[in-house]
Amino acid sequence: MAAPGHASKAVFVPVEMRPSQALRLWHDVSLGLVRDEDRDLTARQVTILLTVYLEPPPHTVRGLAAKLGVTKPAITRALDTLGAVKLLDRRRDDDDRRNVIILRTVEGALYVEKLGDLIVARAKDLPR
Amino acid sequence: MAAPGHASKAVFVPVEMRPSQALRLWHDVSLGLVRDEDRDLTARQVTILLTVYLEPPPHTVRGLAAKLGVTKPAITRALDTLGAVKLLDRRRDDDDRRNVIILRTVEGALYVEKLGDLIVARAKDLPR
DNA sequence: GCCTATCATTCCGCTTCCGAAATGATGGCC
DNA sequence: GGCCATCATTTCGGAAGCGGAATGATAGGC
Repeated sequence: MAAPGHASKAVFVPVEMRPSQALRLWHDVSLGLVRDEDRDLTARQVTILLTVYLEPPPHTVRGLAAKLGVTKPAITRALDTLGAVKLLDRRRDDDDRRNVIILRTVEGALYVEKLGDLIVARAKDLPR
Repeated sequence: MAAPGHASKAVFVPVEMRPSQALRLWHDVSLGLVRDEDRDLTARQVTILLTVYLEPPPHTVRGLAAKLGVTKPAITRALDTLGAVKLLDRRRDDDDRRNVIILRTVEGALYVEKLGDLIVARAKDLPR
């Protein structure tokens, strides 16, 4: 059986799914997030979080605002929230002190890792 | 099970992905949602919406509250919002008039379908 | 040194969401 | 019919998000 789960060999699998599977996956993961967290992140917050953890640094408020298509205050507020729960950190850029560099944290990395595992697990359980 | 995708002979479509792909997918879809909608749905709202469209009726406030692990007022409020944008509707249950049955709408079905297509498209574009 | 452009943040009024408690309507049992 | 259980909703005070405008800090051209 070619169930490659943790298999040591790299599994190059094209990720294909039917719309019904996609929706079921989105539902199952969203439900997991809603259920196990008191306070859940907004779509913006999760997008910012994943951007910072998936794309190469440096990340700035301005860059994120442009990417998400929202205003800079919206980014600042989201960073306030994400910073308060330690999922992200930020620091002045020493090269250009007008900039603020958004930084990853250990807690944030763990959260993102957990989310990735959750999605993978739910994807695995999808009906074919 | 005629999987109506493009893949003619893809009967077995195991949805497997690596955590990095899963996170990239979640990011890409979230970004799409953040970018193209002024007003975006909360995790609760999207979970309710998908539950109603994916799982067999009837759906009640109480049932949804239990499933999501939140209070009934939270469900009522989410239904107010989703109803205002026509993604869901609700009606008194004539058999037991204490109950409220949550109903699908044409607009909601279109929205859900669009979401499914978005996820599938983003999944297809994932790096392998 | 000034002036202006460019950062991020704070302020403003407004809307939305939250949980808990109170309310209103209905059903079921005796 | 009376009483209690069970629905969903409304109310309440508080927290958080929003866009737009104003503010403060820094950089760079001159």
